[in-house]
This record gives sequence, C-alpha cells and structure tokens, in this order.
Amino acid sequence: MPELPEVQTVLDGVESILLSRTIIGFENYYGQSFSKVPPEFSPSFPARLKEAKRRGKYMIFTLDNGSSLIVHLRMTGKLVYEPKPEAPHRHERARILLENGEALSFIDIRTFGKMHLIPTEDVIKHLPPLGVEPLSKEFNAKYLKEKIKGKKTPIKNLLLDQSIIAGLGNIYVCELLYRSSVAPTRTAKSLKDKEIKSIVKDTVEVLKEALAVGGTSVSDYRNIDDKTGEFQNFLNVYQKKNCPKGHEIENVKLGGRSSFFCPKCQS
DNA sequence: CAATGATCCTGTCCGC
DNA sequence: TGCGGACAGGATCATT
Repeated sequence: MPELPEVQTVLDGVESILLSRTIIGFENYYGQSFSKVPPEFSPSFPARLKEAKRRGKYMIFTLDNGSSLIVHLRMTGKLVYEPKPEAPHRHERARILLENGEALSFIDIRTFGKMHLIPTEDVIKHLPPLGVEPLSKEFNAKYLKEKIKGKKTPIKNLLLDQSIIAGLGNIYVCELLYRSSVAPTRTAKSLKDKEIKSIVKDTVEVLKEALAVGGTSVSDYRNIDDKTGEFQNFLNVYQKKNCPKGHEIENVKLGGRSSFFCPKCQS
C-alpha cells in the first residue's frame, strides 16, 4: 500500500516521463476512478507538465493549461508507463494519453484510487486537511508533543491521522514504533518526552531508508516501470512471525487495521 | 470536538 | 474440487 516513500517514488518516475512529453487527454474506464471536478471543467489539450509535487500521499501534477491532476493511489493503485499501450487490461481504470500513442496507465485492482482533474486554483481547497510533512523540519518533538497532549487515542492511530502527519501508513507506523520500542496500543498522552523524541527520529529514519530503496512492495505496489521496491526485505515486524530477536510478533486490531508489534521489545 | 464504526472493492488464502 | 468467509486497508461519512 503506497505510503510516502512509494508515492514519492512514483511521483519521481511520472515526472521524468511527463517532462519530455505532451499530454493529449484522459480516458476513464471505470466509475469514478478518473473525473473532472467540477464535471463541466474542460481545459484545453495538448498540455505540458509544469510541476510535479507531493503532499502527504497525494500527487499533484500542475499542467500549463490551468489544470492540475491530483492522484491518490490508495491501496492498490499503480501508474505504469506504456510506450505501446493496447486495449485497456482488466484492472486498468483510466489512462493518461500522451503524444505518439504512449500512455500512463492507471491500474487499480480494488478501485479505491482516484485521479481528479481540477482547476489549478482549486488544488488547496480540493485536498483534505493535511498535517506536517514528516520529512520537513516542522515535524519535530515539539510539534508531536503538542498534538499528543490530552489524546487518549492509541499512538498508532494518531500517527496514521493524515491531518496530523501527512504521508504515514500502516507499514511504516508499525515499523517505526518497533524501532522506538513503543507498543502501538499505548495511549498518546502516556508517552514520555524521550519516547516522543525517539518516534520523531525513527519516523524520519525509516522513511529515508525506504525512499533510498524505492519503497516497500508487499502486495501490488510497483514503481512507474512496474518494478518492486526493496524495503520489504528490511521490515522488522510488519506481517512477520518473529521480530529480529526471535520473539513472537503479535497482531492486534487498532482502528480496524492490523498492528504488528513485539510485546517483548515494545512496551 | 473526539472517537468509533461502516463503507467502498476484489484478489488471495484458509478450512471444510 | 469448490465454496464460503475472513482478510488486506486509506479515506470518508455517519453516528455516538
């Protein structure tokens, strides 16, 4: 499931393709996987990419025709470069049409992903409230401590809250909590200063390590060339039976999501 | 306002 | 062999 490192990897790949090409339009093959917001919005094509950026798990492609394409991959979304695309295959939900018959295919088994083409001036208000970027200097112990104050929600749920920190998902939260020796079930307000500092440090560390190897591929995630990331080879607890020290991993449901942790190493 | 739960969706895996 | 059910889960919306 794409989180910050995977989204960034895809973004970089898409940017490298689009920078040297012209977009001639879009096609949608499934429900609302792709839509114009508002529906009557009708920018002119061809158009070229002006800027590609990421905010949390959202990709934002600003075009030179007054429109922006906002992409969220959710769990199973992929963007794949097709130099010679054929008829849309089974899970292809939409397509970014490029000159010379090329395309970027939006493939999404579970159909939760979304691509929205909107007026560029609407981008900010189109996005939901998003908290700080975990790789920016705004994300620090002081910020996290402030957000944690009085919250009795489990720390894991708080770290997954995109309006507090934008970009973390289930895998990296499980992993960073293991590194910090903090159990995911701990109430946010019970964390000591030392643990808060550790969480900040380990969040940055795990994200940077994953970014360096192209993200984590546990199920469907692929980069733009349909290659897997490598960070799944470095996971300590997520979907593991044993932690690196050989202790048995527990899996508890928090906020409806699997939370892998080692009860011996994390408390 | 905070916290919880249902919802969306399909491929995969497990037990019988 | 085949079938039913559980599971995977980010974000949104409704409810408590």
